[in-house]
Amino acid sequence: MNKSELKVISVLERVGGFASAQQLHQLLLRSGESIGLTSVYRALQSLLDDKIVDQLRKEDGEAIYRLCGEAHHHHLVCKSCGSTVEIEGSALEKWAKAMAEEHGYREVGHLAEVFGICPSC
Amino acid sequence: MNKSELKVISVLERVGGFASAQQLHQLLLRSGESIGLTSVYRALQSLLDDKIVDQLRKEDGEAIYRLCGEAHHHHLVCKSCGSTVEIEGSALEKWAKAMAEEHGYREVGHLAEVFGICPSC
DNA sequence: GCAGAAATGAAAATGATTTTCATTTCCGGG
DNA sequence: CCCGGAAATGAAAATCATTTTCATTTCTGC
Repeated sequence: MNKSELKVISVLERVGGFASAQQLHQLLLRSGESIGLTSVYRALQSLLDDKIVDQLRKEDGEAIYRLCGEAHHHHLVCKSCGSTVEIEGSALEKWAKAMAEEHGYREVGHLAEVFGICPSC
Repeated sequence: MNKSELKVISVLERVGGFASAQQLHQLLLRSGESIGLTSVYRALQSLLDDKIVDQLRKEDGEAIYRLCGEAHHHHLVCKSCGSTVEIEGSALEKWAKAMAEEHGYREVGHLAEVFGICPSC
């Protein structure tokens, strides 16, 4: 575990949900850390191999990451400024469970994020 | 519906499952059709807008497509064998829309996948 | 047959991600 | 401390799918 990985983990903790490599890099720079984009990618790849982060793809194919084992919740993410709001997901939980049961799936989990443009953008 | 779209539909029918834009282009060329890669992408984009094809992302972020005349839906993915089942998502759509509206978000989209282990695994 | 619209595709641009490579930092043994 | 090699770092170049640009060709309705 090297410096870059620690920095990436700490910013992921701060974010508390999904973020792309580029977003994480920006956030690190903005909070005063000195780190190259290359190192962010390398750290994410390594954390992925170690099963410390989860990777998903947005609809446009960009990869987004989050810490494994984050408390389960969902976000409403602004496509423009990146601000996030935690949202209530019990309806979603029920839906996911119902769909899985209907098809005989076991050990069910799910991932969901809602994207949009926030009122201030 | 133009020529390129017809060609792309016909090769998708032949394939009978998922294929990437690059693969579809190669297949069309190999089967004697004359078509540019640009047109394959354009046709796929247009078919996607018309909900005639369904787009997914491989783990490396490359887009793959297949014919699918159904409405917007989500997938139930087997964590073990990777097989996917399309699931009905109207409950999810409603949830996403409600959450976004509640917070004043515009131009809403969402991302959702349900994971589990399928009956045959 | 003809003008304007739509379609086409080659080449350039884009944007995320990866690779290369030279430099810097770390670390253990002398 | 000091030295040398190993690991880490990051800037710049390379990669690769996808999109855009733009000039050319094909349709269409009149």
